[in-house]
Amino acid sequence: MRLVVAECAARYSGRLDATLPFARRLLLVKADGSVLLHSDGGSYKPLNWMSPPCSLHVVEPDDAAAERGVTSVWHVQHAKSDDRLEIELFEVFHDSAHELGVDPGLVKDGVEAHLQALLAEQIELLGPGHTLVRREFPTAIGPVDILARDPHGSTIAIEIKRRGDIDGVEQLTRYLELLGRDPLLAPVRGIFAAQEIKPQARVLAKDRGIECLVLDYQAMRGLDDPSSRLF
Amino acid sequence: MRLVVAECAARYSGRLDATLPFARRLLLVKADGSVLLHSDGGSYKPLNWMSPPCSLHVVEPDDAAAERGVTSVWHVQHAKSDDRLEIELFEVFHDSAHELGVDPGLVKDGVEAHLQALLAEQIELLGPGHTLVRREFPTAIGPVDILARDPHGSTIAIEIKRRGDIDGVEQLTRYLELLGRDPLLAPVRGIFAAQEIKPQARVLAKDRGIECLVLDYQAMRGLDDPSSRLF
DNA sequence: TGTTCAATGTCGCAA
DNA sequence: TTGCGACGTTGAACA
Repeated sequence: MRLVVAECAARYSGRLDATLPFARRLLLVKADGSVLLHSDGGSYKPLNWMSPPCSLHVVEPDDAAAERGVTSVWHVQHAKSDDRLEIELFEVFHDSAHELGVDPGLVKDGVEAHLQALLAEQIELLGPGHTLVRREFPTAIGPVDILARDPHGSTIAIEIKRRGDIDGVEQLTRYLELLGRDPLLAPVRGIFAAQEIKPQARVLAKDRGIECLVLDYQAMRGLDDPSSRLF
Repeated sequence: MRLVVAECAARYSGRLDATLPFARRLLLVKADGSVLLHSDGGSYKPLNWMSPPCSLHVVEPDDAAAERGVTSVWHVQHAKSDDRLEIELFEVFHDSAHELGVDPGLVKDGVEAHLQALLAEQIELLGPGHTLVRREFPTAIGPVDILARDPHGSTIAIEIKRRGDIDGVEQLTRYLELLGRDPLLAPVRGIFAAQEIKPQARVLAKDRGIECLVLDYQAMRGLDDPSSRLF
């Protein structure tokens, strides 16, 4: 990610044509080449932008532009459409680059949170004698949905999804690897719980020794005791 | 505008609940106090954000959080709703502030409206003897861009787009169906006019008996008589 | 100020 | 890939 604060002017041509007059702004270039032009107000929507996939080419200004004080011109071209964004840079006040790596992404709660609350209440769905340790058990790479113990006292980490896909198994695998290093918890078994588990996810889970549990949301809601819940 | 690059985790609570696991991200604080959390990919939409009006309070982490490596906690509270965003900062890699001033804002050119005005003036582009009935001819499902008559007196409905896509053909088709039911207008032919017409749109238009007309914006502007126009 | 409607909408899921 | 619907939609025009 590259951050540039500079005086600039821009022109977008694509689904519509628009111009952005000279002003001081933030130019944000993401790793995928996408560009965002932000002012110091408004909402999260940039004044102007180019979505990926696109390419950024920096060129020297022509004489007329240089005469006007342009120090650099950015051509941002969308890869699939003929959308293009042209940015003229004047004085540059800041320019820095940062390695961020891939982002695990936003986790929306909603039904998933509800499923988590219900399973925490009805932990005996795992089998008789199981006990809840806690929900949202914190780890360095994020909270584990549910931590529990089986009748023998062994630790169980549970990942809950509305739709059980391979991603969820991968996520649980990472948690299990981390938790398994903790001598207070090890050994840790994993349970992948979802309303629906995709065949691929089931195969992967089995391969990693992770148990699958299909949750019946309607039935769990039927058993729900609202008085024991916090929300 | 303040730019912070840091490892962070966040939790949003408001119209929905969502968590953002630990990762390195850009935190952007605008002059109005609004906060944007951006990863190094995706589109212009932040992973998480708080829109103005809102307030940002930076607090020290509690002992448990400090134990996990949290160095600072940001509480971002919306002024009018009970939306809140809580961000835990771990290691900070960059932190800078910049004065940007107010932005003049984006100016949209509105080429489509201009194309419509030009074609209404230069209705003979459809062929000799064509006459304009009116622009923005009202129907129950919205105004038709241009209604005209051919030399034989038959009605023509014209849909104008800058870039002619399937959507535009569909839109014109709906107008044609509606207008065709009006005994004062029927039969109604359709013309799909655009600076550029996508192959798919062209195929669909032909299939529906709709004529395609490619507009040369530069040439039309060259023929433009400003004295006869309303804007 | 509230309400309706378009958007360079974006995003996510199903077919 | 394509189509459809929801969105923490956002943003502007209009009553």
